[in-house]
Amino acid sequence: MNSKIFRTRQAPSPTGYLHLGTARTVLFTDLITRHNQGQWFLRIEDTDQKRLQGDAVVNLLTALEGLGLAAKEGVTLQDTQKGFNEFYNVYQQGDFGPYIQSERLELYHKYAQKLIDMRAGYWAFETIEEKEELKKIKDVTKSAIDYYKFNIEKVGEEKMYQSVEQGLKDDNRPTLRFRLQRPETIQVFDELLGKVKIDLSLEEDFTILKSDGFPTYALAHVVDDYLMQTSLVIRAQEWMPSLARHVMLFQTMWEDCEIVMETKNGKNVPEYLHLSFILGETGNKKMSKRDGNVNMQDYLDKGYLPEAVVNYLAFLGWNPGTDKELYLNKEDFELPFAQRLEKLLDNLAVDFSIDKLSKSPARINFKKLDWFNREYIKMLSLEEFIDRAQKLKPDFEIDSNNLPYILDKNRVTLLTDIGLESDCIFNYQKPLNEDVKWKKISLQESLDNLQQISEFVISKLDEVENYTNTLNKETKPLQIDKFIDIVKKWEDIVKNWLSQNDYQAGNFLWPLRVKLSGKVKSPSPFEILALLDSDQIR
RNA sequence: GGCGCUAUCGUCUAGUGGUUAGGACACAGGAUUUUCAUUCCUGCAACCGGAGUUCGAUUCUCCGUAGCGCUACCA
Repeated sequence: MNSKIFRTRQAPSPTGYLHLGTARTVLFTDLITRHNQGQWFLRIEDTDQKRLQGDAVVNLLTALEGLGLAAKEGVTLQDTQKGFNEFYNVYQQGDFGPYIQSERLELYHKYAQKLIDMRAGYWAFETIEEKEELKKIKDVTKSAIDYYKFNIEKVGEEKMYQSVEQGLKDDNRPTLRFRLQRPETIQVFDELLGKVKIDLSLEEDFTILKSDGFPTYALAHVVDDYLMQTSLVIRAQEWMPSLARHVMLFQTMWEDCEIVMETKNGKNVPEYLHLSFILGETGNKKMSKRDGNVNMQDYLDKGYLPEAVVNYLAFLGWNPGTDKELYLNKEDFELPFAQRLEKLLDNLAVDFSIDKLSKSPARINFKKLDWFNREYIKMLSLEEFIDRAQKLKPDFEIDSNNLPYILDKNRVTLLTDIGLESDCIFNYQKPLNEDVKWKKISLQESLDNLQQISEFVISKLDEVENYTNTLNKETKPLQIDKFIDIVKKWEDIVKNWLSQNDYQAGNFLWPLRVKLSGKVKSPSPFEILALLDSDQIR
């Protein structure tokens, strides 16, 4: 028994993009896997032929990779020279493939046949009308529909147990149902919820193979996760009600097979972990396309850092039980981007465990995400900040002197906000007189003060320039240090002058700042002075 | 309707059979004798209801209530 091997997986269906909730499930999967030193793989569940999209998988993998959550096994963007899927334009890697369910049809048919041979599966011939009729009866009698009995009476045993091959060719387009053995109740286990008793007396025989030959989730799940040796299934809580059915299918299907695992749910049945939902900002529904804001790529494109998104998402339904929230510090930002994300994941994984998971749904809170983003943008180097922002805003022009962007970096929430503050350097707009007025004094006084302090600043230009030149000799590539020194210099000079003359700071600094920036809300006057050439100031 | 899950500040959550029920975001106020911001400080704010067990329940049990999920040839 390989019970020591920790192996889990994520199996999204290709709906077109990476859903925020899926991203969190993948993140939790990765974290739990790291914590247990296991391996997880990515499988594509594309058994619903009604909603196939060619670019869906690439979109999914791209967004996942952007978060540092690319799978090491399964479907991949990397050219592995193996398992290329033309429809999705992706490759596969690993020993348990194929990892795309539409490529595994033969397997599903093989095991569907096994069920038929065991008399645990049978072809069902109800028409839509008949099914509706049966449901009406169910509402009245309040007992489960007996599909088995219905089909025995309608078509007889011979047709019900015809082979998979024959069944799929049958003109009546039957579906294959699993014949549920019904004990009164079955006890199943979830790693978070613990023991759950489920009453099976109202469960019905369920479809495992559709008439188009594709398996339903249940069959695909049970076949794949045994064959791929999944030891833990992590999925959303909406699956909880069908856990009993899946456990029973597992038990029946693999009863006589090599034991690859044994859990509280039985022989060859994996462990399960059902994660709570993520709620939208308003209302009590889980996040859906209708609320907007569910496409992970949109977040990345808007300028949320993957570092911030991952860190925030980790806290949606999990908490280490300590005060620690930022799992990356300033020093970590000296690492290259990819390594930094690895480090973040590793750091989180150390504290991450199933018993610290929350059972109740978590509501997304964008203000808190913003906070994480600001924190991490501040930790970014100026170069990386500009580089990453520019990738998101290709038409944003970068000046040869990068320093103005330091004004943005310290003040923006999103990467794409770049330009918000540096704008006052590049696109200076003369302020209105009324804006120059400081709230504690009159307009005239404000203008006079501005005149006075302007003259003083201009008189000091040479002194600061000399100072700058001395710095030039000493300062190395890091221009930021120089910038900070000059800001400090201006601050010293001006504040000295203010106190010598016994002037109130606000009376002079407000007009000066507004004049320099052209804006009511802006960086400090000293930062702007440090960035401008002497000529510009004059 | 049936079945299942859940329930602590506005939000994410910590926590305990006896605590001033803790932190973070948000919000409000103050300080940094320069605005917005940053930083720092302070404040505001919560155990769904009822019964039982107990000397004592937010914590344990039961019953409600509410929310959510499932009840497909979707996953």
